[in-house]
Amino acid sequence: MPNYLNDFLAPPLPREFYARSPTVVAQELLGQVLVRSDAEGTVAGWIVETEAYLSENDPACHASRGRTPRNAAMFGPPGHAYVYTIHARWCMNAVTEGIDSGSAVLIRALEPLQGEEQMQLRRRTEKRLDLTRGPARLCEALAIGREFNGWDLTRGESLWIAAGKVSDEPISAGPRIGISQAMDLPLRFYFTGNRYVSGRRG
DNA sequence: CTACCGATTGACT
DNA sequence: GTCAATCGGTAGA
Repeated sequence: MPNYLNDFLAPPLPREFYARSPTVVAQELLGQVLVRSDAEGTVAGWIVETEAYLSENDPACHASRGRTPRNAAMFGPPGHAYVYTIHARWCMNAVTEGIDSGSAVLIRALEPLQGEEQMQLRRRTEKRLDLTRGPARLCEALAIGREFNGWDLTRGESLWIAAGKVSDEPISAGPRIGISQAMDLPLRFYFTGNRYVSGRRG
């Protein structure tokens, strides 16, 4: 596996990166690096799976029935985090497009790059495949909770996304996982064959 | 206030 | 493969 460690010194992705359609951002986030830094050290992973949630004609999007206290971050600036709970677990998105768009990209899986010991402690398992494979698992491994809802991911503090190496990994697309509406839209993107992609078959 | 439910996960057959 | 624990958000009485 390539050595990505020096890449953490790369600046965070700029706001313009996020100020585009969620479908484009979701695909271009593949191969970037999600970084979490705190007093316990720096933990990071390579983004290998994402899902786009659209501002228009997407009943599966949390913003589709209007603004509520829960989804308010989705109507804020691009490049900020939208962190929500589902089944008593946290999941993280990056907000896309512009103010009031109500669109975002869900980070669904990472391949661990740094800080595996810290991830193991937080996840209470030593199994590498279980550390960051799934949207709630990666949030637990990176200690991402409600305090990061609305967090500016372009500041490069505590939680941000840094540029990864240019990758020519093939990308697959398919229906999003876990939704009961708009299942016909191929808005889930992942590196084909990567073992850290979520789903019951891995 | 109550009732319902979900962009999930882990345990189990 | 199946199943349910879990709990904050949301809508409605």
